[in-house]
Amino acid sequence: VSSEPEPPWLKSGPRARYTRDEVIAAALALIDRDGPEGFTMRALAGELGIGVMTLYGYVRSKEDMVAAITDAVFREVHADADGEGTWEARLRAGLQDLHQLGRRHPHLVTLTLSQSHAPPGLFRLRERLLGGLRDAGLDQETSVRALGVLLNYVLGFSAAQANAAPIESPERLRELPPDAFPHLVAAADGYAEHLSDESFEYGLNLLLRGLGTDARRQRKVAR
Amino acid sequence: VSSEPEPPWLKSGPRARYTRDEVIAAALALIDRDGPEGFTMRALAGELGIGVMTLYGYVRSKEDMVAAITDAVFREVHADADGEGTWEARLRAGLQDLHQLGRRHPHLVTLTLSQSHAPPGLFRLRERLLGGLRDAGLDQETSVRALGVLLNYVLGFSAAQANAAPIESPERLRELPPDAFPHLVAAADGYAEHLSDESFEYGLNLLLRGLGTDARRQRKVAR
DNA sequence: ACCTGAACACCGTTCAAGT
DNA sequence: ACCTGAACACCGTTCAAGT
Repeated sequence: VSSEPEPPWLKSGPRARYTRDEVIAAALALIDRDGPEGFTMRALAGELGIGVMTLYGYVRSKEDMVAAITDAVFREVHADADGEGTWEARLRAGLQDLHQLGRRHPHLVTLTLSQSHAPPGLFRLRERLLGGLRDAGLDQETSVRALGVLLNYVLGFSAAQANAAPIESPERLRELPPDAFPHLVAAADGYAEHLSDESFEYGLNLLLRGLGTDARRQRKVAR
Repeated sequence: VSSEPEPPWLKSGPRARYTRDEVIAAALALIDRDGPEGFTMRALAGELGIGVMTLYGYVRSKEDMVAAITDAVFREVHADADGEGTWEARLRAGLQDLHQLGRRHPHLVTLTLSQSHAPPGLFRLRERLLGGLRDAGLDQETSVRALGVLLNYVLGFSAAQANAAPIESPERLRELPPDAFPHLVAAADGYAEHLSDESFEYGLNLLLRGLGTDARRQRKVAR
């Protein structure tokens, strides 16, 4: 209505503005670099060259930010390639992808496991896995259970790998009294293997093999 | 040498003194009741009726205290009963015990998974599990891998159960677009099952069954 | 010797002010 | 409109003082 001069801040020039995605990406980089204890609203603001409170224009709270980060990461999981391969190959591919994601962002897995809300970014993977299980011939209840088993196995193993102390294994095990801990002492040298990627694969194979057996059995009954 | 009068504070009467174990027990109770975010040095001191700084007479740091708590809890795991039962029954008993412990102290599992040093309290269980796997006939490398698989499965599943949002499942799943998420929408009603104790048992059965098969195979080769 | 308040260096976040 | 410093209510922990 009035032709008052516009307030001067409307043409305030190119401030350091970011998109929400850029802020989330910077936050993820900070977590990857400095870990959970280094991930601070103040540190992130410093990294971006903005005031701390500016972050609250992109995000309601720190908890909200962590949720956004985990969601963004899990959305990366390669969950397509629907038709090709056996159901077992498809399940394995999806779960290996999730595991690799955990290895690439180890600190994030830890944060995820202490969150109460499962990230929606995992829904695509969940759908795909559930589809694979149903295709295999498992009934719905068994499929849902198997889905929980598989996801929790992968996330649990990834979390354990993420937080494994670098040194840990041989020294402490060899100091144990050999008569009370004969097997651990004997296995001390190769004990770090229990958190290796090969161990992860071994467990995954056990699970998939067992699911295959159950699926065959259920198909026979249904026939 | 000298018979000076003793300083008065030597007979200062019954102050509120605790043993280290009592402090640890109180800390565990606080975590169980109020969760990780309620577990504060100040809160614990208040609960015990002592000054905050008095806690640092029992413990070097809060991290040290958390380590002591998890260690005390995991030491509870029923890891004896060596000889009796098949190797499979013994493995199952030990792992179910660990799972139950996680269910009883859900907040603690979360804290444990974000610790870098595996609690020494788990050594007894590790020894027992490793012994069971060797008895089954698995070679040492496979046994170590299987140990990692089993422990990480149990801890991972327990952590997931501990942090599962109370409501979560059916509503959010039913809101998904049915053409992109047909299986999840169809399974919405029973979806909470994926974190049930029955799912845990199912996964445990899959793993133990697979280990049994591998053990039989390795025994045959060794013969 | 054992306990502890004050103080310090951090947090996340509210609130009002700056442009 | 968008940004932000000051301030608040918390942390864990150091340090010196209390008995």
